[in-house]
Amino acid sequence: MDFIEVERKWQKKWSDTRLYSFDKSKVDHKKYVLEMFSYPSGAKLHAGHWYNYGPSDSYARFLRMQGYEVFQPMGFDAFGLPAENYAVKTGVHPQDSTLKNIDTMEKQLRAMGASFDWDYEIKTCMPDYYRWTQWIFLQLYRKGLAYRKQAPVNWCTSCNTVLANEQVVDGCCERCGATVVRKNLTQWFFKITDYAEELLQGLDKLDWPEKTKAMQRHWIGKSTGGEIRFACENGESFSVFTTRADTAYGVSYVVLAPEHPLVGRLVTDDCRAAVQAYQTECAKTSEIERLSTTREKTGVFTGAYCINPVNGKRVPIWIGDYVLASYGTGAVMGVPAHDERDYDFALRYDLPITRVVRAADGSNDALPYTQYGVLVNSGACDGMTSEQAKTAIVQTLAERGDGKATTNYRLRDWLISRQRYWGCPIPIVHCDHCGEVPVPEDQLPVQLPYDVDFTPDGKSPLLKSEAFMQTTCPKCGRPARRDPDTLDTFVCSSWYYLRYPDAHNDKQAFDPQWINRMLPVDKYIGGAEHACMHLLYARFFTKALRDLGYLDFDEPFLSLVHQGTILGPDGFKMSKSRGNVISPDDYISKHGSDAFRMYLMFGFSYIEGGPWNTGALDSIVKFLERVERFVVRAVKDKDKSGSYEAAEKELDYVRHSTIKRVTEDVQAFSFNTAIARLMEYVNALYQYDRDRADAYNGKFVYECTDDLILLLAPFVPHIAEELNEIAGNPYSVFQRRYPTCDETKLVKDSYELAVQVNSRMKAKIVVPAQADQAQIAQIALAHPAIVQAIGAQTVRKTIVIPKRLVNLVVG
RNA sequence: GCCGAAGUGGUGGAAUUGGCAGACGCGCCGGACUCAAAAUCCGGUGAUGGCGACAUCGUGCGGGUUCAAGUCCCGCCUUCGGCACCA
Repeated sequence: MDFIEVERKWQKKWSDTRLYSFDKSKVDHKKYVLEMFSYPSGAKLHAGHWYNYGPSDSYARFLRMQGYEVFQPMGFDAFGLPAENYAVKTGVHPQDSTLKNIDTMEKQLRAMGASFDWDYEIKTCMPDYYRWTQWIFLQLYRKGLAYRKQAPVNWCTSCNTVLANEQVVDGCCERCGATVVRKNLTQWFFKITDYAEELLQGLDKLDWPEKTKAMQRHWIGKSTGGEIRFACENGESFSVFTTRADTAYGVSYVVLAPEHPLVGRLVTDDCRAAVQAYQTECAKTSEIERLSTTREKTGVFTGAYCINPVNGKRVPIWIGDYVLASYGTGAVMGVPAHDERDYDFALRYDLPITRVVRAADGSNDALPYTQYGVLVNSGACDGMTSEQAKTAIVQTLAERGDGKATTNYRLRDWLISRQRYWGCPIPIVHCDHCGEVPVPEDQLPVQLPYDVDFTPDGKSPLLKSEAFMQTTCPKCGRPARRDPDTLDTFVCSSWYYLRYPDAHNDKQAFDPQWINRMLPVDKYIGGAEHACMHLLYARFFTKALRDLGYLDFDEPFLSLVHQGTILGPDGFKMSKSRGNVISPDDYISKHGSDAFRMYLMFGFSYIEGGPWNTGALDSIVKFLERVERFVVRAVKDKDKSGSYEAAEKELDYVRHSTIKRVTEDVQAFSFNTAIARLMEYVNALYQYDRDRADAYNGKFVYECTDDLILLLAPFVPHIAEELNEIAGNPYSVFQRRYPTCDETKLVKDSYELAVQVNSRMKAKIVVPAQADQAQIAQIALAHPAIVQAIGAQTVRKTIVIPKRLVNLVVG
């Protein structure tokens, strides 16, 4: 069989007969199978794309053959920084390079033979898509979930431009090497923190990898504790957040973040110079650097003092860069006796250390002692346990207005504005008279202008396009300016799964009634690197749109699978700079996409991935040819009328156990073992053929072979379609049903089990299926090898595990 | 630094969750077919010792629990991911 030719033949037929076109009338039996869409970065598909799309397409085909109406769309996440960088370097407009890349990738995806329904294709950079991205932004804006505030960005002092984290290398600009500082800009945010608790709770009921759920939980980072208010001597006050209110009597200083608004007003004249120098230094330090554990904790004294509300003690106010303005209240209380960081800080700056907790059981409680225990040196709270004191102290403070019990989340609001060109424009107009005015929905989309100078020079590229910027205020009609920023591309990818089923709707982002029937996604497949960002943002969008009345479900992706990563042959991530990138093209043009896909499924554990190894590809080609030979032979000998019941029964057993195990394995995305089972089945067919040359039952073998074709179809779609034709079946194999296991064929009247003596393997016995434990033991004891192994010793204990083994403990 | 995952023959990887370690492949060795080679088909293949039946060892290292440990517990080592002092 010419695999290449066969591919061409069936791809044409599939396309001509619209085989994979989704039938909307069967929505009640739908399965929405979604692979994370691609970023059109390079011109060609790499091994990773194949690894994502090939096996998951096999999964979709499997569901299709089980009778589900499968919805499997494809599209492109087309806005983003790489295209813009490429443009800056080469002068090719991002739109041109992106559309060209999409074109190539689309062709390749079609050539893969995946059963995507291209009628629902999405490109996020096209106005018919981003119009609705803007619409969603406006819905969130109306609900108060989009707002502006000052936030720091990475700023290159030489290029005068904002840098993404990935463009900052060792605190310097990757382009010019100049120092990067943090600078405040007014930025748009989505208030994802409003949903922190629900995002956390919702994880419990999702069929997602535990690892991913754990990562999201950690990212959301809920901690319960209290806020304690410290009054300053200048009359102002600030609060700290703590999970250890029980240690409040041990406070010997407080530390504010260097950016804390109070610092300027608190600092005394003699400390001002040192504080300002420290603040300047901090602005140069990236957040990642600041948070490095290997750095020594530093700080400076502000000269000011405040009062610890629990005991009235006067404590010094410091600033330190290990305190982050963005977490909690931007201020912490320093309890060196019971916190390691505080302990280090106190030692370094010679601050007092007061113990207020002892181990309850008198065990070693050397300082810093960070466990819970029993309070000492804590006034009225002495003798309480940490747990009791936490509540008691917060409560007492709350009654006096000096504190409250609170829950704090690590999760921060989502910064969505980018000072970039290649993104979705923000549909807001800034009017001198009316302020922020949303663009009316009937004026969407706000088109991204093509002709824009996007060389980085300190301004948002759109700011330089007067044609874009100049507009009139939708409210008062006076001249006004558009928002010059674009949206983070994660915004575009946070709702694409909602657009797919209604991809060509030009009246709405989606028809809610229809979407509520199509969603949630039944199986979502993509890389683990999106565990926290994309997957959390998409969940947030779903919940927000639900609260806006558009959706009637809470979670977008019921079940999630992460595929592993295919590494280079050297075991490292494939990268151009390392020169270990494997291009699938050569393999595919030689052996075809089916063999390549099956190799990817067989040679790796799908969820693990691993380094590329070529050898196994040839073995898959050999296997497929072996299958073909058998099918041709079985068709030819269809009418041979021999019969040998025992051999047929045995083959039937293998046949049905294969059906059962392949089905289970595919459902678990364990493709490598599924294919191993198929190989075993083929081996069994050959063995039958060999042993039964004299009594060959042509009809029976033909039926077994037909099942083989069906079983193989999801893995090698083109070849199976051809074999289906060779076997004389009507088109298409994908309109036939996947075989189901007949459990009665799996009933055996006897089975083999292992016999151990003192846990060492000594013999194998065959026992009747209905034998009880005593009978099994009896058969085991009668076996000559067992008799010999036991010898004169006494059997002290007999362990019988039906279907597994017998262990005789002797001595 | 913390969290998570992993570590199994020459090699990719299996192992129903505590029950015959190495399924299925690759590679290698041998046989059949062939004038020959390729292809194909068949058989063998963890290590050590032994002519042999067999014995001993063996899932990163060291301990432990158990009739039984790749799997569970304790302590390490290495690799890969993720997170960044979270008050």
